[in-house]
Amino acid sequence: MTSESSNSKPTPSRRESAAQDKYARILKAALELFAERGFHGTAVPEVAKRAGVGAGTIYRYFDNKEALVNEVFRSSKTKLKGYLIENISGEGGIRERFHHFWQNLVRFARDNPVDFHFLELQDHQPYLDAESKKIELEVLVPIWALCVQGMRQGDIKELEAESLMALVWGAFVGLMKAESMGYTKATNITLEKAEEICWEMLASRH
Amino acid sequence: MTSESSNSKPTPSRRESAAQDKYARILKAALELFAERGFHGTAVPEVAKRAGVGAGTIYRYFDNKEALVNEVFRSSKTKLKGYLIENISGEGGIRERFHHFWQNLVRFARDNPVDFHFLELQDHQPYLDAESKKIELEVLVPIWALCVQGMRQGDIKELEAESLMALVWGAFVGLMKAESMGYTKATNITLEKAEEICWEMLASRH
DNA sequence: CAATTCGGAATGAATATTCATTCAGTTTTG
DNA sequence: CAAAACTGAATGAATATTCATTCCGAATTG
Repeated sequence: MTSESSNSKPTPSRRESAAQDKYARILKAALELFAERGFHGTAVPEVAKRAGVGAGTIYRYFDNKEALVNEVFRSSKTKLKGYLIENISGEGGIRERFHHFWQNLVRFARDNPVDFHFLELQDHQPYLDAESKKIELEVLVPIWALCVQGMRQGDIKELEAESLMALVWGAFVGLMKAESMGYTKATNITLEKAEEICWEMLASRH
Repeated sequence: MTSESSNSKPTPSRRESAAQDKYARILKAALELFAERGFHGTAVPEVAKRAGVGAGTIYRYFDNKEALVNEVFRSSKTKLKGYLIENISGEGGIRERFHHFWQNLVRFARDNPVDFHFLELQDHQPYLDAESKKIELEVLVPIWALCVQGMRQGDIKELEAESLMALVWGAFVGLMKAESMGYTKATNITLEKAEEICWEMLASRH
């Protein structure tokens, strides 16, 4: 599409980095507003205003509003994917790997509350393009692998991996949502207990 | 739904029951569209069209679009509340009561998939009025009571009731969402296993 | 009972507003 | 100074809401 940057030229150049910056500011402003008011509830000129650019500038970087939201979505999902991949290597026992997974998830939600909110509290389906859907799946792969391996070793319950993942992920999201709605406070202690509780959802009884 | 007379008021009248019907049709159409495209993604005239009434008619029954969505929200939450209250009386063991709760939740989601989708897959906060928020809380009360009583008896883990509820509810929602996204199929078997798994989230270890 | 009148529910075209997108003019860059 | 980037007012399409008019059933009349 529109944006360039990492071309053949070895010159970053003031202009290019200013452009980089503008692109990032637009993306950030869009993320914040989409997270807060949803896709349809957010006006493009509002995004421009928050990003500190003219409305027209947005269209230099993104084809249209839908392309913008897809870029925001991919950016957040990719960030999430980065967190979830850490320390997930096949090494160590299943319980330990689950611990890493949980930690990563908590860390992502803590470090990027707006991204987390955006990703979880909306129905994205209607505007996601093919590439966005692809990334969506990629995020799930490592978790799925963990479930499947755990099952093979007999450490994890015999239930569709997809369902188990949905239960654990849903539980975490539920907790975070309850916090953002002011029903409860997700303290470190709470999250640690929640980890143990969620692990027990997966763990096969011995 | 057709019958009239039988009444208290001197004038039941064909006209009034037609109005009743229209109100219900508008509410139903609004629910369907809001569930599918969200509040901001739905145009009022579309609602009118689906309900088979003129656009102006909607404003005879609702002050504005926001009042309409609040009415839809209350209608769905009240329906949910009705399901969740069944068989929840303090009688019976905690596990049995949890079983009823789970069954009720499953039944609600099965009988009213659109309401369920509307209630869970949107961020309502921005437009909910005081009365809607009140109903939101009322729905949680019986579940909360179950958690608290279970804790007192030592059958349920010692963790903030609000957090436990959030975990269980979130897990269920996660499963349903995974199904609606085509990741898994929530068969009866899956749901039974999920019940047991979720119960174990609550149950204190012996 | 048929004919006539009447109230207000229902309508949907018209209005006012909002919003995505464009573009003519301005600023910045190299 | 030419080219590119940027701007925000202008545009037109979409949308929430209104309102002058129609329409329907029921009350009244003879």
